[in-house]
Amino acid sequence: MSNNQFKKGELYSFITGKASTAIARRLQKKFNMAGLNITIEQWSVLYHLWKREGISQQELCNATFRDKPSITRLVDNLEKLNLVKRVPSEHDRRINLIYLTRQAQKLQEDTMTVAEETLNEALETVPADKVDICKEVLQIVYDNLK
Amino acid sequence: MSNNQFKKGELYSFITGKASTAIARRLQKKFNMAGLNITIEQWSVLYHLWKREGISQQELCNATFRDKPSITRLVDNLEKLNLVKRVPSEHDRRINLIYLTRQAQKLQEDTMTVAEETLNEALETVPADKVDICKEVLQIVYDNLK
DNA sequence: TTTGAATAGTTGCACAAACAACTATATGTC
DNA sequence: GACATATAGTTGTTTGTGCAACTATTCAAA
Repeated sequence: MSNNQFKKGELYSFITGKASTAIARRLQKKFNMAGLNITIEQWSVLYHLWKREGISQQELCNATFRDKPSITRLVDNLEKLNLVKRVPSEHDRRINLIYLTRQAQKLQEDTMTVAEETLNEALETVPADKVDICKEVLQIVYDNLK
Repeated sequence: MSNNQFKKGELYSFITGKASTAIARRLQKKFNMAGLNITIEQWSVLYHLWKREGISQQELCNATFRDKPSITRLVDNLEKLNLVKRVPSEHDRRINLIYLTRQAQKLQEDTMTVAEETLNEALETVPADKVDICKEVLQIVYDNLK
């Protein structure tokens, strides 16, 4: 049985990710207004390093769904900003382990607060049970396609 | 009452748009495999021109949620690919009206089929009523932030 | 009718993504 | 140990995005 739930007119915003684009733009604006001088993409890398630092670039690729060149350049820029440091692994000289600087550690609390604020603004007036269903659907979509 | 539905661990994929990124990547791959040599972003512009051509770049900005420079360059590239044509408006010489070439008209059916296919793959196993709720939530998110 | 503000579009710059081609290191097999 | 293969990371190219600054045209008010 085909799952043909999308009439043509509705397909556009799903594919283009209108909602997540709007969230990202709002978050970026809030970062800028708060004087937090990082991009959303840089933040998304730091996000995983705050959970666990000293992981390899490849692990960052997996965590952030980005390819290796993207992570190379994000780490390049984060290094220029003095937020992370590449440390060659002792066991495997192919690997860089990525560590946070003290400056990056200080960013965590502020940026997380702004991120939560942004999501609360985004989800204002949406009942919690619908948010749950939405998250569930998006997770399935991701699993179906990955 | 705060709408604090997001625990920290869940905030990431919402902001980064994991699902819509996955959809866009899958669609791009399918375009490539079908020999349809356009990007998703170019397709999103053509999408609106197929609905109504002869609109201005500014109208394309509004329709696609992009800023003017982005549309300028997308139209540049679509013109290089011989898919659209800028025609200066007779009434207002500031305005370019964008028209489809015959080549672009031929692309419509194929790309729309692939797009619908992609969404059906993405939503396989998702019950229709949950998809509806998800769309509803994403629309509210967009409205809350725009 | 002139002047100032608004609008449409372009250009430059920094950042990011996707792909292909590349280097260096590690691993597994003969 | 030597060689093929896999893995980690880098670099180049094209495309797209967001912002600021710019040109050209239109419009409205004095």
